[in-house]
Amino acid sequence: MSTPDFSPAGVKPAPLNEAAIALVARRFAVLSEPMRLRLIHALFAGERSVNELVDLTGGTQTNISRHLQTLAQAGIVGRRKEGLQTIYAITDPSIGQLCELVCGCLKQQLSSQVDALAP
Amino acid sequence: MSTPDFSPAGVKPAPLNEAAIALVARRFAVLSEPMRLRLIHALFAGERSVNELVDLTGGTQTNISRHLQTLAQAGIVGRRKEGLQTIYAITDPSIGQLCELVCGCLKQQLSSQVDALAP
DNA sequence: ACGCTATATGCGTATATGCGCATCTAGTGT
DNA sequence: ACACTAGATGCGCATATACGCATATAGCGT
Repeated sequence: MSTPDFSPAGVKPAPLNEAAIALVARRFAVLSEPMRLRLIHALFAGERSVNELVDLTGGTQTNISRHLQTLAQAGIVGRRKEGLQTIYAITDPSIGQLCELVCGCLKQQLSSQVDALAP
Repeated sequence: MSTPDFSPAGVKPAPLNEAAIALVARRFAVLSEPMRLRLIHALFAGERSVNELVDLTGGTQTNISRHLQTLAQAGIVGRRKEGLQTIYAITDPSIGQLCELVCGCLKQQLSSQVDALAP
């Protein structure tokens, strides 16, 4: 019984080395900030400049810019200079599925908690 | 242009309120620790006692116990007392899909980086 | 009751990271 | 050249959290 495999029903993922774990953890960490999720959400409606994102999310320019750096480094968004502006856009299409998946299972967990409270 | 919707191709998720954002962020945060990912990975092979998980992951008892608390509070794992031992098991089946999804897109990103280095 | 084992937890420390202020850089128009 | 705007970044602060040590709790056997 040495190093068991991921997935509940024989889906055969990678053999779980340290590097892979670190990468996955990092990816989740990038998605674990509310402001970054707001940015991702805003960008799903289409590409946006930094200033537009500042307005849409209500954050400060500094903060938004830094979060966008983080998202870009993670390969989740891409940037394009256009004159004075920097336009950001989602580049990783799987992000949508990720959020869907999480939202779905959260909804399910919450509703079963509701059921537990009102049986 | 007020509060755009998630998902790139009309998948209609929740309207993105603050509470939802916080919950999703929290879920990702729970998954952003390498040791917790190792625990999840180990648990996919079947339920395990704390001591077994300590052996499998190489962590300390204190640390493993605390991470298991975190995972349990997040509803990702469940626990069952069996005599002296506490047996933990995955309860959220979507976790597997999540990790698959992340691994998949990371693999893709990495391979395109490889292509960029060796065109 | 006593000791042993398995887990959980209070406390302190080290590190990471989000945030804002001020400032820097770069492109644009006068 | 100068001023203006959009964005990025150095620095410092505040907070969160992972980790370990020691200890508490709880079930089991003698």
